[in-house]
Amino acid sequence: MGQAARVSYQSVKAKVLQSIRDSTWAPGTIIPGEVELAELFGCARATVNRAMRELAEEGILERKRKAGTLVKLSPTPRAKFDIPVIRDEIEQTGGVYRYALVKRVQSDVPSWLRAKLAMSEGDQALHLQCMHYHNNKPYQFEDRWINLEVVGSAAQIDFKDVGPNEWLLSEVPLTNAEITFAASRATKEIAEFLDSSEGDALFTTERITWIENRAVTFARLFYHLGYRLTTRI
Amino acid sequence: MGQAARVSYQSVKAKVLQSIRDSTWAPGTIIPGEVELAELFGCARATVNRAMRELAEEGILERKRKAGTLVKLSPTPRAKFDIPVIRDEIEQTGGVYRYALVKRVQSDVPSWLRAKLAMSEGDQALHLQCMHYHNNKPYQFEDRWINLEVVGSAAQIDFKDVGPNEWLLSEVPLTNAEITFAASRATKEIAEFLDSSEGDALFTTERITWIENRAVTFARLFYHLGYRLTTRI
DNA sequence: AAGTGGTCTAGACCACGGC
DNA sequence: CCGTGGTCTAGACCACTTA
Repeated sequence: MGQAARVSYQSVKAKVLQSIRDSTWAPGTIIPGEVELAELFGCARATVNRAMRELAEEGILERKRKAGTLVKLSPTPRAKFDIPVIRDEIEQTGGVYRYALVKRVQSDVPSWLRAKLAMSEGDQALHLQCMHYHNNKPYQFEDRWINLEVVGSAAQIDFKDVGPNEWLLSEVPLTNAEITFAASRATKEIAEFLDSSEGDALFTTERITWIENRAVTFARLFYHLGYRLTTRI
Repeated sequence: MGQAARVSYQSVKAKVLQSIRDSTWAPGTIIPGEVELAELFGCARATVNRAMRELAEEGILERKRKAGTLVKLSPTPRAKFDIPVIRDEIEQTGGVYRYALVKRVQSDVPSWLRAKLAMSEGDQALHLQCMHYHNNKPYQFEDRWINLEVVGSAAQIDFKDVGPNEWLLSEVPLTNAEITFAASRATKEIAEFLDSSEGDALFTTERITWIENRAVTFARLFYHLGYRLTTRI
């Protein structure tokens, strides 16, 4: 056939977005079904399907079987953040990364952590504190607990040269995680490590990592004063 | 045919993940091509393709034409946050939402904002300050500027009943945005609005919204003390 | 019960990018 | 050059949901 430049799912997405913008399909509208759209755009249903599936994933559309596809009333911005390994984050900007171990203590798991990680009384945990530097300026203070009942091999590592996050990544790949963003005031100790002042507002993240329903580690990361996390959507 | 329960892309994903977990395909490994995998799993190439495409999107794999598909060395956790309209965020948890306008002033755009939003000298802007309450407790203080050169109709709205974010969503749908997360210390004024103390560490987000390369609005959102943003990946 | 999205297949052509 | 992923098609069956 003449092969009139086959219709791509990208162009279908664009056309649908355009129709929403120019109010052909206002928010709340139920738009035509896939078969009809395929005919309208002159492409296969699979092509329409991929376009619509992605738009739904992006929070623009809402799809239900039988009911059809509708334009969301308040399209939910969906921010995506890549949470890179800190070494990569620094080296990708051309900076020099340096790591230092501050503290390393093995002990019974404290009760507050026992609850958080679903551990049992008497279970062993490894408590680490580390500093990460960017061009020799303080970048992040890391306060981490590792569940030795799950990754007992950590007890044999001194963590003097390699950070616990990097080590864990290679040891226990493909974990699930719960990430929390918050703000906290610098304690005197943390302020000293971060060349900051006691009481400064620090951007803070917490992360609990699981492998198949077993908690691997809990980390609190305190960023240097003025750190900002930015993304485009 | 016997229809031996067709192989789903979900199961292909699961099998690939399993092979990574048990080190059949260690990080850094180049895994077999799509045709070979399709044969291995007993399904069509399109099925393998969808599975692999999603795994790549999730940051587990890295794909390149000709080179093939490899298991990432440090799988990048990719956190996704839904940034809902604040009313929805509160009402979905069963809370009662209340909005109040604090300030509304139209003026020339200040120079710091002119640079940020790529506006011109003498352009008009609308400066709004608002409070959002959850069960009548302070939830968020909003400090927003609207570019009247782009959405001039905002000049006619009093924003006494409907918040600027909700109004903008209906007026200018499908915008792009740049979102920033940070921590900041409460000023005396903001602390009073949020029932907090001067100097408290507040979780803060900033957002610049664009429509086709024209800045629509800039907002700084200060959350009440103790607010945390959490997600699972 | 029936309509709509969800998915799978088999085959084809395309385009990027190592070699 | 040519292998690998990227995409499109036409057709089919399935499964969830609402009427």
